[in-house]
Amino acid sequence: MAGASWTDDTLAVLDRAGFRSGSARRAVIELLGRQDCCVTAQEIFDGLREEGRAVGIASVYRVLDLLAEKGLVQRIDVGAGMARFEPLYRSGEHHHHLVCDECGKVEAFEDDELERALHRVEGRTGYSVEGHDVVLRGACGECRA
Amino acid sequence: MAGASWTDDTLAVLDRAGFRSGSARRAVIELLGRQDCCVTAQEIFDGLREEGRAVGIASVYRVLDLLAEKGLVQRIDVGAGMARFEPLYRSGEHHHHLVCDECGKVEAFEDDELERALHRVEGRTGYSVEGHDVVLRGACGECRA
DNA sequence: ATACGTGCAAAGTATTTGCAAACGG
DNA sequence: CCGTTTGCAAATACTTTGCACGTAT
Repeated sequence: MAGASWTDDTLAVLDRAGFRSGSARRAVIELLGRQDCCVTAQEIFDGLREEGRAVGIASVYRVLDLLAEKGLVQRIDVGAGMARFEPLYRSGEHHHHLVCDECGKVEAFEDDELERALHRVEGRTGYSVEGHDVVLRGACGECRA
Repeated sequence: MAGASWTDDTLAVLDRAGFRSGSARRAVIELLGRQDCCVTAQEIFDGLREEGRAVGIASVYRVLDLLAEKGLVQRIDVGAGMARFEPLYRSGEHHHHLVCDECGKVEAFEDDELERALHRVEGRTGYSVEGHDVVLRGACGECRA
């Protein structure tokens, strides 16, 4: 599974960069590697606690901060007042997000044509663009009713 | 100018919806109507203070909240830990944002092809999509050097 | 042994809310 | 007048930081 390779890759990158391996960091990275979509710091904290691998919330934030700085996770803001994070795959594959304004649900979607359009725009900006986020907001199938 | 019409339109919409016209709300709406791009609540607060039309920060947030709920402003998150707001024009014209990770500068850009790609994706989501945000992140011309 | 990693509690931000006074219709 | 709007200060929510202790190398 892709998650396992991201986990291993991430641990290897940090090891090579001279970081020691502590239990909190390892637990957060392993949990992140099992996610299909973005999660909040609180969800990681709660998830680890349920597994009996409790770590301090400060460590969760510290690990996320480190991973974001190394380009290993992407910080995503869907406008709910709290940041979300997800693994960033080196293969370049990635998705965008669909947020339900009513129930707060967040889902992922992919679209090659959208990626191409984004890529074309990025070339004309005068910026050295490192990444992009797209968020579609609306009412999900259930909340429309 | 487009700003003036947004201001008038906004005041008229609220009036029709039965809201009374107080000085704080009017000041915030007038300042927003003069913006070219997104601003933070703090920038609105400071801007009004400089003009000698000081309003409480709580009122700024209350007005922004009301306008966002009525679909008159768009809340934008460029990932700096604070929300940004800009007028939402009924004509449908709108732009997206380019953020410099180094200096924090935020600029606007438009692209019809991107809009078309977004529109096409929106049709396939199963959501009733009400809006979208696109944020490109990178280093601006000056910070690249 | 030594420096890095971790947890707790305290501090910091951005934003929201309670409440009494000011104000518009 | 009466109910909305406003400003202040207190409360909240999320995130960051300081510091003492634990742990990997």
